[in-house]
Amino acid sequence: MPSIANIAAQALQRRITQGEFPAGSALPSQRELSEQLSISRASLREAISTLEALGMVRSQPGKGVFVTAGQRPDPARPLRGTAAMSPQALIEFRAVLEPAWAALAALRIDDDGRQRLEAIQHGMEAALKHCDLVMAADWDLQFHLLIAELSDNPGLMSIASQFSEQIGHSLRLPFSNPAGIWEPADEHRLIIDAIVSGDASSANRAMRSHLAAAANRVGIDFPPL
Amino acid sequence: MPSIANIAAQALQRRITQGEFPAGSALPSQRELSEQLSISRASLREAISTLEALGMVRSQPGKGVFVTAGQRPDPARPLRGTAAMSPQALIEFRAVLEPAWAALAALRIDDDGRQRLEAIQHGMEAALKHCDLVMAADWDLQFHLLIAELSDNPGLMSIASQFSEQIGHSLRLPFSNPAGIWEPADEHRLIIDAIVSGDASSANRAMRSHLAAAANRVGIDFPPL
DNA sequence: GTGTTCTGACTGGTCTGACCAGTCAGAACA
DNA sequence: TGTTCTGACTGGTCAGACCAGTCAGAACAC
Repeated sequence: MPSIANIAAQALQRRITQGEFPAGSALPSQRELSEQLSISRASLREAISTLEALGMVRSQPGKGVFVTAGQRPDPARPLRGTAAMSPQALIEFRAVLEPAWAALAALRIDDDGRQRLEAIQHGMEAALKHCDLVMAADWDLQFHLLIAELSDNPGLMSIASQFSEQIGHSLRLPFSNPAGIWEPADEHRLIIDAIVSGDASSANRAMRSHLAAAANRVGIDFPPL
Repeated sequence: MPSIANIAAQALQRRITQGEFPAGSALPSQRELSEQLSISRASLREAISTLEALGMVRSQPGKGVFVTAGQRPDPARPLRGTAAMSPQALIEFRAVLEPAWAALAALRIDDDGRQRLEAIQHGMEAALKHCDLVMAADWDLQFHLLIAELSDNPGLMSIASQFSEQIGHSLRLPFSNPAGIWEPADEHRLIIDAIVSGDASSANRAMRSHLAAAANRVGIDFPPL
């Protein structure tokens, strides 16, 4: 059973990370917070000691308790700077994350995951046979997001869903050579084969090759990482 | 002027890291410690809250306050406040992102960036000289966040600030071997040298080595990516 | 002599109320 | 108009009381 001070610390931490108290702002006074939370000021002070040790707040005698934690972006507003992400920055961003998603997915693949990858690949191929590029792009995005999901890492998964819109946009960039509309699906097949066989380094390389080829198709330099 | 509670926390922290209280042992009772330190039990409890948040001790009602520094954290159990990410998942997450930050920072380093890296390193070294592990952990986090900033990629930068809380937590995990408190700063030096000289692949490797060593220090397996 | 139950003295946790020291907006004053 | 003072805030510290958990050893039953 966690202590009252720990429960209070977690409650305040949630409120801070959910944006109720942006970085730089002062928390309500200790006396006010202890009333709000129906706990004593001594217990509240223990909670604040915890938050201070975690680097989330800083107390200043006579002034207040100020939030120092990094600001969580406003959900209604695009991420700071991401609205301004150039295609170059986005491909660079993907080059950092997606090979790692693929490698982790390969390490953790199970039968259910294999089936889902195959189903998406079949969907994408069917859409291409019908020359339905919009539907193919949807399957394309599902493919990348599924790989993030199969990485089974909460932080990486949350980034994937957070940036799914931008990734989706980058998948829709016009091809420099429209004749190559099957290339992405062919490259996906190689990625799936590596993931399904559990080969992390092959999955990493296949994803990097795919992203490099995608960058080349839209005339963007691929980052030398 | 640090508070009495912070001074007490630092005094106890020093005694723990210097081996006076080995992992698993109980500290003297709160009533006894408050007498020894000539402070109230309320102030002592605030100090203990700080140590608990840093993962150095664990209180158990009716039994005592036990030293956990140097013990291997349970990788399946989440850090306090980061319910979604286990220490294992977090180090994996960082293993994906931070080498890339370092590599991009190396490609884009300028004189201002070089100065800021040096200033943070000096700050961290000064804190270690004073045995101030809380302050050193703050500088440690600033180091990692600055590298993300110097990567100059909006998506990666937003991830850094978004996960700064979790990264900060992982920097505060107790060391399996408390004697090695200078190792992170030494490893940071190698990373800075690689970034400052503009060598992307050296910066990538130096950061990976640092993260592997950090994982090893807290008894967590480093992901084979 | 052995097993069970109880109890007192510890432990940590929480609270109340009092008071100290720092801060600052606005009143009072020159 | 500029300076000083003050009251009402803020956080920091303390003492003391009491609650709930733990457990070694005493008391008791067989």
